Amino acid sequence: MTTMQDVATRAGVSAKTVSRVFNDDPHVTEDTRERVQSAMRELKYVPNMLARTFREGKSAVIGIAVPDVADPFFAAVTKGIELAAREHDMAIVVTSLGDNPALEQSIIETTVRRQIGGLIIAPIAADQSYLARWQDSFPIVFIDRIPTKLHADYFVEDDFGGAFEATKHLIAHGHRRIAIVGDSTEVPTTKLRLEGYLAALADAGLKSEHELIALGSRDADAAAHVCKTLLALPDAPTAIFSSNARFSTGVFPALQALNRTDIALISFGDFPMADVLQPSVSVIDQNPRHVGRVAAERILARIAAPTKKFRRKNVIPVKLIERQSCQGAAVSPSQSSTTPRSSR
Amino acid sequence: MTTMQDVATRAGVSAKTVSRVFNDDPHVTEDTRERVQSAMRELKYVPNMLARTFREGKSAVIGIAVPDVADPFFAAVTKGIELAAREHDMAIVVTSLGDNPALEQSIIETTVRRQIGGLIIAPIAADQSYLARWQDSFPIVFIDRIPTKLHADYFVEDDFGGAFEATKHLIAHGHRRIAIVGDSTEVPTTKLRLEGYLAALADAGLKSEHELIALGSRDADAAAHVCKTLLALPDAPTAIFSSNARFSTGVFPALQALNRTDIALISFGDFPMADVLQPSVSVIDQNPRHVGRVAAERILARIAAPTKKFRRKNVIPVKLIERQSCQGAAVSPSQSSTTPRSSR
DNA sequence: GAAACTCATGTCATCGATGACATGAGTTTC
DNA sequence: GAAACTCATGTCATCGATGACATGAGTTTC
Repeated sequence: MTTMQDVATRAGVSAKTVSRVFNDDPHVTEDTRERVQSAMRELKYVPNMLARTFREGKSAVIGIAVPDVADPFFAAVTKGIELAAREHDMAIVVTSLGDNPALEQSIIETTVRRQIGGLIIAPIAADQSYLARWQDSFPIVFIDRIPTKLHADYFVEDDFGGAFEATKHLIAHGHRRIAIVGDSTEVPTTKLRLEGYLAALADAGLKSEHELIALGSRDADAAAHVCKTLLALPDAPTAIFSSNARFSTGVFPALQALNRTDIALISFGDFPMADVLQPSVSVIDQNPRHVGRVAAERILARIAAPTKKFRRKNVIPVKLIERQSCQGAAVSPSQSSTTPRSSR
Repeated sequence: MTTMQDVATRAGVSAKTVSRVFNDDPHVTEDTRERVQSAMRELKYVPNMLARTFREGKSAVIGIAVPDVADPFFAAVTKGIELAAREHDMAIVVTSLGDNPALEQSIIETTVRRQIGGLIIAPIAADQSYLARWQDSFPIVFIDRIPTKLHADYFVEDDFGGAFEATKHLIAHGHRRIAIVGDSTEVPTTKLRLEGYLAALADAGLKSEHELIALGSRDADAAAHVCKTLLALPDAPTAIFSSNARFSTGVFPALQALNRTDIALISFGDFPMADVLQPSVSVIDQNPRHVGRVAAERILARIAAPTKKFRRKNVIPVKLIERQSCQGAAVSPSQSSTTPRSSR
């Protein structure tokens, strides 16, 4: 690999002059500049960014830690971060945390050891105090869930408000027995979404029923199974609020397999092809790309102005996208079967 | 940030001894070792990986360059790479190339300047000769498309064979007018998939028809539009072979919007919820996670044994996943409307 | 003409960890 | 007892680029 010293030798100057030319320092004559540039071209010189970062003590990499890089939501977040980072000539280092909270710290420490310029994290554990030691070194921004035991920037979507709206939407369509399906309430986002659900019920003068609160699933398959249990109840729900898109991709197929697409469904979080399913699924859209962008912009802003004050706690509004899956419970199955349909 | 020298001062030894302790060098007494470890704990010492990488001249980062990190296929590939890399304590730097071939080189050069230990690339341009200069520095592995004007490792799926099988599948289901929808044939994968399609037609004694070869779309919306044009033909196709999952996510909604889910569809590449659509979509599955893993393993193998010989050209078999979308053309629309169906 | 200033170039220490080698004490071999 | 060996520890150069500062030639100011 060619170094500045190699270029310097060929151009008959010092390595420092090569550095000056490369970095557009004005203290170089035109003659010297051209001689050095010519040598760079001949040797196809490319700077060693590692040496540069090491010397400058500033890193041009943003670390991203999310539960799963392949999850559509987080893939979109990552894209949003990448685009913002690129505008500032920064790269992204990405890592998946998995779903075992006990591993969060060790995985994160593997990432931060690589001298990142900032960290964007969607946490999975209940305690982020281990990150306190790094806060002097680089900005840290939380997404998806707020930090626990750590004072840091965050951008989270309106879990409570979105769940409230989703449940109100179902109620407005005539549903009175509404189940909620999703993660354990130990997951902070699920807890807030449950609260929004309960608040909407209360607001409508409806009582919450214990057996309709079907939380605690770990994955899409478990959520599918929970659906089957719910629909087997003597007084089964007519509607399901799925508290997470990941579970929705289990709930929907389960309803379909049971030939129960008459059950209304609304998903917290959009997912691929939700608009093409039959019925197309109404969702509370989180706009993950935007989440990624604002998180990255905060990192960049803190790097650019270390002492400036920024609002730390940011709740991003979510948006109801109404599709077909929440039609009123008042419409009976036999009535809708007369609707013209193209055949398979 | 605490350095080894800080630890050394506290433990009353040299920085070199701290390094020995940290790296489990046996040439340290137990007494010294414990003294140093104690100092490390007290100072919460974390090594500067940048310094280490710089000194060692070996990087613990694999660069990944794909068209779009948010594309489900490439998100899954990335996951496969990440998991393999992590087993060797390597991180991943990820970048999206976009869809403008003219930008490939400059984007890649931004990535390789960061001293990566290897590069895995799904190229978008027609010429990768610009990467030749890097091949002495780190291993390069191509995925999805083979390299052009560069001799390098690649792992690509069986484009020809998969397309052949998809088209044969449609023919076996009675289809005689089969359209192919997708990218331009300037895209190498599309060219091979077209060849597979044409070979299957020829094998069945069918002539290919110019107006059924509907290639040249740039995105899902364009593919959707092409579908509409195809179905407006006097002698419209009864089946569509979508040459790319990305386009399938445009083709399917278009067919649905036209109430033409009677048109058979098979997609080269699976996509989220394809199995839950109505009709569920038959696909040629590429197993992206596996692609990512084998690519990463090649990088790791070349790092571990630089002079060892490995097969450079690797074509990964693909697999037909048969779902509902390719039912026979012999079943007339009016006949299948009597099939019992649950109502929306 | 001397002092002050400007400009272009170069020297050298630095970033933090580690490889190459030196060093001295203690032990073993002859 | 001298030479060879082993072990534990330390010194110092190195990785490649750049900040801090020095230096000398030329120009400007008084």
